[in-house]
Amino acid sequence: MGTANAISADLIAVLVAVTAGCPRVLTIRDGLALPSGRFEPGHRSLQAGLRAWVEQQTRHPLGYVEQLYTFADGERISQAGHRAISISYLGLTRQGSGETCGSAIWHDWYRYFPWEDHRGGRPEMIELLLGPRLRGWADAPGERAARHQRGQRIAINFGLDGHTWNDELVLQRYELLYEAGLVAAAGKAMEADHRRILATGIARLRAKIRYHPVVFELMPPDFTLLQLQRSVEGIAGRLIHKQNFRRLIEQQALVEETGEIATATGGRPAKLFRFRRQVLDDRAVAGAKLPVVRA
Amino acid sequence: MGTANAISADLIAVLVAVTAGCPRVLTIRDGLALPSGRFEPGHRSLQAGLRAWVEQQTRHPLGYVEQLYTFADGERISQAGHRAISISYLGLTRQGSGETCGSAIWHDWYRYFPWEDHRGGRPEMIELLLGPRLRGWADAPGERAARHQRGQRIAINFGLDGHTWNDELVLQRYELLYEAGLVAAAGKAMEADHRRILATGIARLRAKIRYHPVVFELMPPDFTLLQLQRSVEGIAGRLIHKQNFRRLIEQQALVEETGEIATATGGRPAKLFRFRRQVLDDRAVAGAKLPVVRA
DNA sequence: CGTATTATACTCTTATTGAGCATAATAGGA
DNA sequence: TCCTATTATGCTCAATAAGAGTATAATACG
Repeated sequence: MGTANAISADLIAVLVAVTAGCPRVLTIRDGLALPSGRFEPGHRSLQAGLRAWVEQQTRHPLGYVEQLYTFADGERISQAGHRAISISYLGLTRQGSGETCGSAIWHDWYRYFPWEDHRGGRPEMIELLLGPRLRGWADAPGERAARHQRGQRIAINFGLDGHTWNDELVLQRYELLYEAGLVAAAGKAMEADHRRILATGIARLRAKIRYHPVVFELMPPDFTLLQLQRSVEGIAGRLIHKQNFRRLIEQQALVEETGEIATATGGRPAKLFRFRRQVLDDRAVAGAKLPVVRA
Repeated sequence: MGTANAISADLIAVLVAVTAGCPRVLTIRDGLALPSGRFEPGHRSLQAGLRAWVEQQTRHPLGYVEQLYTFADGERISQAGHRAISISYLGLTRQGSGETCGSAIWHDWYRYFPWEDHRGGRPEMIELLLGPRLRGWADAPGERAARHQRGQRIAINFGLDGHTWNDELVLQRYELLYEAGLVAAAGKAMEADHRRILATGIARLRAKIRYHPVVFELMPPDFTLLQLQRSVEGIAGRLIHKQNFRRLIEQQALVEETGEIATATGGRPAKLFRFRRQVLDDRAVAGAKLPVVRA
């Protein structure tokens, strides 16, 4: 156990908040990196280490923290000598009043993945920019089988040729673009593997909101059902049928009325609701799914 | 970056195989520990490190590897000085002919979690042993609210008081028994956190077989539908309606007939099937769910 | 008072899923 | 040979969940 075996561990956070239906991620260095800090022997645990420095970046407590993935550098970037392990986390918080301390800035996550936002229909950039260049990449190999396989992957991941768009394949799409050498062609860049880690976080959150009531970690205490819906839509990157959304929320008793009415935002005033924290006990980790269509 | 900051990383494997519908896990030291090895700078990646020593334990290739969880020791066991990080993996393999090299032994995983096997109905030990002792633990606190909360947790996790059994709550149940000081009361023990890691692996696998065709990593090349069903049942720890199982497998085109017939095992001979490897391309990571009831 | 906008209540159709019945094909004994 | 046990396989039915649309209620604003 000399220094030859010595390694270090970095904690990297994908910290998410949603403002007015817009999902944001906390970044540093002008949006080029995710906040991260070294794990030190003084930290009680990995999560404690993460929380320790996250509180230096934002005043809000992390409502929910979940581990994403651990990897050693050199899995992509070969490097001599000292090895570093990166442990990434997904954290959910409310973007309240006092934040953006120092150089930390909240960025719309679709700035990094513009092709992931289908709320206004399929983004044009898929047909106009990515599609053609992906097809070029798919036609490159000499063997017919390899070409076909690439074509298939593209169709499935990007919902082409009769396939439907699957909003959970964020990471797979990023990997595909990476292999095709296209990640620089669209969306804002990040240092090292950070953009890939962000993709992992988005994918995880999109998958999670379907069967676990985590959206509420991102909501203010009181909210209307439309605000809730907009948050889910922002995360999923697609629109939801309003009436069905309400049906599901209500029949699962995820929320209760506060008794108050929202000051109208342009139409009939809406009832205000709050999350029934008890459901976290009730269903334990299981159940409690949100809509977000399936096919 | 003196030695003060130095940490080490261990790779721990939950290596699973299924024989005749019986799920097994590879263990060392007489079933007391999961195989694990130190991550070394020479390893190309964490997974490469894992594969490197797993091949010293079993001749079979890992068909499927998935990261489980990373934690620092001291999250449970406080320790002075040098810190170690543990990165655990779930690996699936086929238990073929040449294995159990050295001290490695395959053990039925229900030996460690006997309350998890509901294939023959709810295990008696829940009513007779765990139930009463859990209730004793639930009645201990002074405050009424705490007692109620504990009672709720027990009911939900163990499917009592009208709640249905949820086979995915393996880890939650283990944690509950741990808090109640009952893990020594039932099931075989393991060193350090290994039993908890195993619980994590079982939970992950049970969740995964529902929407991802990973069972096939555990099957021989050719198999009957009943053999496949028995494997799923073994993993899930519960029985499945046979006809519905076949319906789902077939309508999803997960398998294709080999054209051969199994030498009868007691009744009408069954067709042999093989996994359609192409579905792994087709659906990418998504879709392809197995049954295993829900409520 | 009409229009735009959002809220909320129902209805209808289609899949999916849990459960069961019925029949087919084999082995083994009476 | 026939009866029984056992597994395979095909099909129906009812209950639920999910996608999609229609209709009506409240508000603000001109």
